[in-house]
Amino acid sequence: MAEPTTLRETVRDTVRGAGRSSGRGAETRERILDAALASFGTIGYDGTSLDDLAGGLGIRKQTILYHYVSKRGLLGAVVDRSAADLNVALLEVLAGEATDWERVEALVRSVFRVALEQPLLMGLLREVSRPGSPAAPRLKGAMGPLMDRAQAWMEREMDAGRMRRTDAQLVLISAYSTVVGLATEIEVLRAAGLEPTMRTVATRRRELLRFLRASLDPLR
Amino acid sequence: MAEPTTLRETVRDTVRGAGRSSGRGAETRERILDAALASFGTIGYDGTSLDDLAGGLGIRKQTILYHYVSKRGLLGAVVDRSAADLNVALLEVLAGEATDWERVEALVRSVFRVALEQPLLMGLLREVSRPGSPAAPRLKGAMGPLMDRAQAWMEREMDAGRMRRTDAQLVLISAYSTVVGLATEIEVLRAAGLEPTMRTVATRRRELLRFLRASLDPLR
DNA sequence: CCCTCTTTCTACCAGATGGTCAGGGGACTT
DNA sequence: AAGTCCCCTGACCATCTGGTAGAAAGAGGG
Repeated sequence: MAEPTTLRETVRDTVRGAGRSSGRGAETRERILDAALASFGTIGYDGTSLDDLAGGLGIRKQTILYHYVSKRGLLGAVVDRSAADLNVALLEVLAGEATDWERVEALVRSVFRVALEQPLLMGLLREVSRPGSPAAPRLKGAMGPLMDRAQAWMEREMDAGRMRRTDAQLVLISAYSTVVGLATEIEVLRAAGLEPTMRTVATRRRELLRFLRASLDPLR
Repeated sequence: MAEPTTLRETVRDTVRGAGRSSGRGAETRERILDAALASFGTIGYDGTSLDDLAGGLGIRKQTILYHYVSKRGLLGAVVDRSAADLNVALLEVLAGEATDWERVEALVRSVFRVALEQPLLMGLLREVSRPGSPAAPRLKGAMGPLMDRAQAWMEREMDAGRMRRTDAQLVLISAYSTVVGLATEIEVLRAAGLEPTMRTVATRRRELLRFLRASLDPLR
């Protein structure tokens, strides 16, 4: 894996992805991805039928298979694009000027913003980060580099004494699962008859930040 | 719904459940439930095939259907038994002598103990507390009464000034999703190549207790 | 010995699913 | 106008799905 030279380059590469993106069918491909994300993220991969998916889009199942070869291929494409969305959000923060603790806080806020704007994406993450999921390795491939970078950055900060020394990977995974858990929480709230409000999300965010501060801030 | 007279009675009722439990087929029924719990909790309801399930047990699919009528019926039975397990663990604490904050802490420890001993159960919870899950109402029916009781107790404590006044239901759901999120976290850890240790679980528990203390303890 | 109840099996089915194959039609090039 | 490429579709298929019908094999009681 060649390390990208600048953050901007990484953003561009991530945004484009590997698929052909020009041509008349590009819009169809995007619509398929949108619907697939919604379906995978709610009723799950196994619960999604290509026929239903196509029916909802007013196209035939064969069109989906033409663009994405197989159902697995479609899942892979959805995961890739979603991971790219997250990458963009995070890399924007990393390219910003915030430093030290401010940067951590900015990252958390950025992720929560994505979670609020695209709740479906959280559903997909939950679906994919599951024991038997066929896309688990794919997700690892798409998000892994960013995680590695974050971990490396944290360890550099620790070396410089600007962060308390702990297990960076453990903290990252903890934060990750908190965010994904948010999707579950919102669903449970809805099942309990409560319409989820900004308040629950804000509470979770505050809680996560408190945890991170307790783990990382050298002054406390 | 008739309110049970004593806690002990509730425990007994919950443990037994509604199914016939004597007879030669009882062992088979239990084995089926065990395997179904494992399968539903990992690869999910839709991902589970009755043929595979039976194959793993060395029996025919029709035997499963004989005992549990339909796939849905099987899921219902699994959810019921799992909820009963949780109920037993929690009611034991509620029948104990701990009071006030000690009781909250005992409850949390009890749930985490169950989560550690039966990780599959957490997987099932995650699977079931999902938007399209066919067993969501069932889970609500099985766990709802306990949640209501917990909520009522908390509100009584608040009235008596032994607990800080907050939205009891919100706190409960928050705690619930933290525990369920633990299942996700453990899986992600495993995917990242780290064998989950006691430490991660302990961290989560400490974190949850801190959150609860901040929300509920009137002295802080 | 027969009768009944329980448990498990074999045989079978209708429907749905993911996927293949060949073809049609539009747009752009030469 | 012919060729070529991209996009989409209808027809078809092998396989797997949950579920039904009926019978065999015991066990136990009369």
